[in-house]
Amino acid sequence: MATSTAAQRREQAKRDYDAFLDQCPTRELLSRLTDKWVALVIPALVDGPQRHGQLAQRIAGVSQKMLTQTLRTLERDGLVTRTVTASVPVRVDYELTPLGHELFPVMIAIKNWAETHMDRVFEARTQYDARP
Amino acid sequence: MATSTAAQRREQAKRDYDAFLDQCPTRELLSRLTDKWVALVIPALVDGPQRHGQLAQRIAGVSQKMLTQTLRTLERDGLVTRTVTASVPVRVDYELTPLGHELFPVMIAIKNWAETHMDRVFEARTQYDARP
DNA sequence: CGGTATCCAATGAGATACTG
DNA sequence: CAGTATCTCATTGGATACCG
Repeated sequence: MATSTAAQRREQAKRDYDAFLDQCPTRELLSRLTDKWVALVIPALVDGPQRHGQLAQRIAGVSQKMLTQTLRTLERDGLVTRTVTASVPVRVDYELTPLGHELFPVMIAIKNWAETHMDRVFEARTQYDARP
Repeated sequence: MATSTAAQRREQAKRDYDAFLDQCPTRELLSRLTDKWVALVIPALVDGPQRHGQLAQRIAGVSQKMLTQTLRTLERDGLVTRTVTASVPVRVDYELTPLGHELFPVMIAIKNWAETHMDRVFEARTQYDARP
């Protein structure tokens, strides 16, 4: 029998799941992907493994709690690996998995879109707020 | 003097704004773009104007309040237009602006990613939860 | 250094009822 | 039909202090 290819399975998945539907599990995944810090954490990891402290510096303003929490969720979802090196003090590295690398283009796109179109959004807001 | 092209201005904007920085206004825009219903509303509008009721049907499970609230924010940000036709009962149509159409590819990408990779995320979660 | 635990303020978001 | 107004509850996320 013919085994389905990975591409075929992905096609199948796209038919099975539909985020427009209520109670579809992709709704929950969608809300994970749009979590506050995900669009910054994934791009921050794209150039290779990063330590917790490095990430905290790179992503200015993130609290330790939220960074850890975000990384845990990403780890559970198979997007990031967490590697502990037993030393004193302990060293922890985070790295994108292959699945995480597949998510990267989507996340960098959203980040870039915001940076690129900020001005036009500002203009629109000014006009909207100036309405009678 | 040479006027800068739109492409050049976009390049400039990408240099000026950096969502990795705290207090950068793109942080706020990023959080708007990742609001719960935006990744569903934008794709739902891509094929042309839609009435409030149509959208509510298409995006199963959204409350009227959240739909209106999301559309208002998108309108203020210049991504959607709101057109009222005075009749009885009144008719309201929402439509993507050119800026909204520019955002569409990003939003559909995230929606598609979730639908396409749901299975792999599920597997990862199962493995993670089964750990000692 | 990295992580956990606790507490608490702010926001998000649903349900319901009412208006033009 | 579309929208507003409350009311209420759950979730988010930050600050702080403590542990390995």
